[in-house]
Amino acid sequence: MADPTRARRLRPQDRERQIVQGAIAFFAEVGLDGHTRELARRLGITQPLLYRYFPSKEDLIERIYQEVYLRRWKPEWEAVIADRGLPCIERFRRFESDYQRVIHDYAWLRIFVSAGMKGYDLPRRYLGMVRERVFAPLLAEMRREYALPAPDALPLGEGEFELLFGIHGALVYVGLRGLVYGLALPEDPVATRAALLDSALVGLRQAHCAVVRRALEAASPGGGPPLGSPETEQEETHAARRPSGPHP
Amino acid sequence: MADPTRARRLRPQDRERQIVQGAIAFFAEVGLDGHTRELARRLGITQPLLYRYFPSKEDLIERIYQEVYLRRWKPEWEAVIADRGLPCIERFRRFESDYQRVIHDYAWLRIFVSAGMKGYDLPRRYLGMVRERVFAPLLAEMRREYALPAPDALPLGEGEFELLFGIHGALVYVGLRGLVYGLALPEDPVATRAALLDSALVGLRQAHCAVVRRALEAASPGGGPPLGSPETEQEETHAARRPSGPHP
DNA sequence: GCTTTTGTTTATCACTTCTTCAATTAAGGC
DNA sequence: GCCTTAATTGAAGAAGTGATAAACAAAAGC
Repeated sequence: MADPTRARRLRPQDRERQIVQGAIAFFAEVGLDGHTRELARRLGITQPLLYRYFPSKEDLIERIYQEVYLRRWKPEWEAVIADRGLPCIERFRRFESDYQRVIHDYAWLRIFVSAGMKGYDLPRRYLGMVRERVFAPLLAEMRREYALPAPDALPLGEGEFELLFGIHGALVYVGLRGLVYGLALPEDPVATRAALLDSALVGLRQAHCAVVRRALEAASPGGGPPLGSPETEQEETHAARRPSGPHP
Repeated sequence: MADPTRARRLRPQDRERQIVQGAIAFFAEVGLDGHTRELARRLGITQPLLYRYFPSKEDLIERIYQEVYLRRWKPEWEAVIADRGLPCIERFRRFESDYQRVIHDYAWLRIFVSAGMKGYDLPRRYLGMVRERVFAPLLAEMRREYALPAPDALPLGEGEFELLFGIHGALVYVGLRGLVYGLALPEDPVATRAALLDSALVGLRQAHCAVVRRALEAASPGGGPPLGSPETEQEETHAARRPSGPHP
């Protein structure tokens, strides 16, 4: 016994977990095109055994999605956004701090990217969730906190989402550089992201007000009093000054 | 004649270009694991013909690297960083404006990501180039402009690079979301990035000074006068405001 | 016209892909 | 101990992989 060439007989539940965990690590490393034979080899089992537990490779991948993405989504992320005991900036900071710690993960990032490359809609759906469940409510709260029109008066604009996605992207990029592009990771990624977040959040309120103000002016030119209590914002002058980009 | 099932006979030079361009589009779409047979089919030629022009799939991919990445690198990017006629913030803005326009490209981004996933060192080398040829000189210039110690007195720190990579990443992420993750692209990505850049650049000087100050304190605790002339900071940043277009 | 040159294809090799199914072997209940 | 149950494997199928070599066919030179 203890035939090293033969897999130990496991309870299905254990074997399944072993396969799922192994598959996560494997597909993260080689991408979702990874071959089931190689996966089986790494698990120390034969390839047909995989098909005993998952009817097809695609089913196994679907299971990975649930394990890595859906199961790791925390409802508290949505809760902290709604917490009016905190300024919006602070809510955003807390969300990103924890969210980024969750996704700063070899498997999370690489399978996400691989799925994107293969045209699977996981990344689209997942980021749609971030947008709708976190960013949209947060922008509504920011509108409120900054005395800007509510979303039902002036719908949330692309530019507002881009502000949040911009900060978000800067943080994600820390992990991408290390875990996808193969550069050296910062010594302390958490601290690196915290510093980035700090310096990005400083200008967020002002930028948000400026974006909304522009949207308002576009909607009804020349009307209304200044918004977002500009007199308390010292840097207001330049963000709004530049007449947008190369064009519309 | 005009047998639609048979490839028109081309001059080798033309055929090669056709193959390279087709391969770029093809591998961008399906990733570098794409199959040579499918590539040939899309080109309307037979698969062995590919091997007449490129000894192996890997050689073809190497050629793609040169075409998509090395050939599109602009020496002027390094030049603008050195241009002391402009404030550093403005140099950075111009670099990123143009650089991002170049890499905001289906093939550029997707092949880059695919290469990263497959563990090829193109992304590592390429971003190393950005770091050494653009970010390092820029940080040195920023040190000078902000009256901070020169890099030979205090070596450039990880945290300083992270500031630039943070802004860089926020801009790259605009393209990633659309071209890799499959979300809708912003209506005007150039304008979106310009707005992001504006709001990110506002705090850059201050953040840079803070990072360097911390590094200094870590090196020799308790010493020296405050740095970065904080009292003159605010006005100076945008004094030389963006004169016209993305570059000379 | 014919021959030479060379761009292109047909046919094929050795190997790998995902998947299936009957045979094998280990564990649990009696 | 034996018997039942089910976890695991061996063997194989149909299709697809990168790569090769010889055959074909369209231009170019004379």
